[in-house]
Amino acid sequence: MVAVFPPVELFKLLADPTRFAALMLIVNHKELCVCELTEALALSQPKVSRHLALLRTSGLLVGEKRGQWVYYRLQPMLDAAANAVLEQVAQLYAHDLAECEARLQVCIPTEQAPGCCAPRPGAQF
Amino acid sequence: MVAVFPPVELFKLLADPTRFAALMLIVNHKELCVCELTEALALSQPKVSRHLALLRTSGLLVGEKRGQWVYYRLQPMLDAAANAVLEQVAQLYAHDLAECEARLQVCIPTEQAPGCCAPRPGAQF
DNA sequence: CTTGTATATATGAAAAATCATATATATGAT
DNA sequence: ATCATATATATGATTTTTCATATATACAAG
Repeated sequence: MVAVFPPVELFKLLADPTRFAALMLIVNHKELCVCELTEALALSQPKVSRHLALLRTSGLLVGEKRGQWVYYRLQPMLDAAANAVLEQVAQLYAHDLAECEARLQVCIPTEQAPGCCAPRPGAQF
Repeated sequence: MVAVFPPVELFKLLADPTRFAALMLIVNHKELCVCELTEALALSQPKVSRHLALLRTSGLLVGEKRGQWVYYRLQPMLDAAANAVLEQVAQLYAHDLAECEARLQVCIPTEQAPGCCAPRPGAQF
């Protein structure tokens, strides 16, 4: 019941700046929707969507549709070795993601403010 | 005085089976010559040489010529994060390298027998 | 309810860039 | 000359990116 991820395949997925950053953000935040990732990475929506689709079809991420949004998180059955690598990498390179995290903060919904992706009744922007 | 290796560049280098195996063997054995790696990986010499050249020009390995042979080892100034990743990966995936390690054992010089790459006066094989 | 509009995400197609491999050849040491 | 290693060239394969569009959902007005 474990999704064993061959190391070279894992590194191929980590070997692109978009996928690396998206993965690190997801490891740190458990789950994020496409719209939050697009904001955090400051990249075009199709670009982010394509890389997420690759991570999903490779079996590293799973996507779950909830209402308008698709939330991506790590494959829950991921093997221990792959998990350990992702955890360590996220810790070692946390400071590389400061800008993305800052953009993400503006975007994540809180008690005070709805996130950039939240339903905004009647909003034009 | 530290060679900082951007994570995505490190993963690009790890994202190929030849380079992954060569790197793991070098991490485990401190240094190996091209001829030992060619034996251990059971691949053509130009293929191994080309990948080692890439690892060297990327700054992850250094090569030192000693007599007829070129020995490759990790860049001694490599930053702590890259070192930690390589160490952890080598441990987590050690069992994937069993076959390569077995071929390498036949090849490494000992007190009893010269390695496959050792100078063999007058030998034809 | 229906219609119109906006939003979130995905995808087909085409172009551009990158990567891996094989073959052949070159260099330099013994 | 022989051995160990490196490199050049050509080629095929894979990847990445962009653009335009498609699908599906949500919401508000009538």
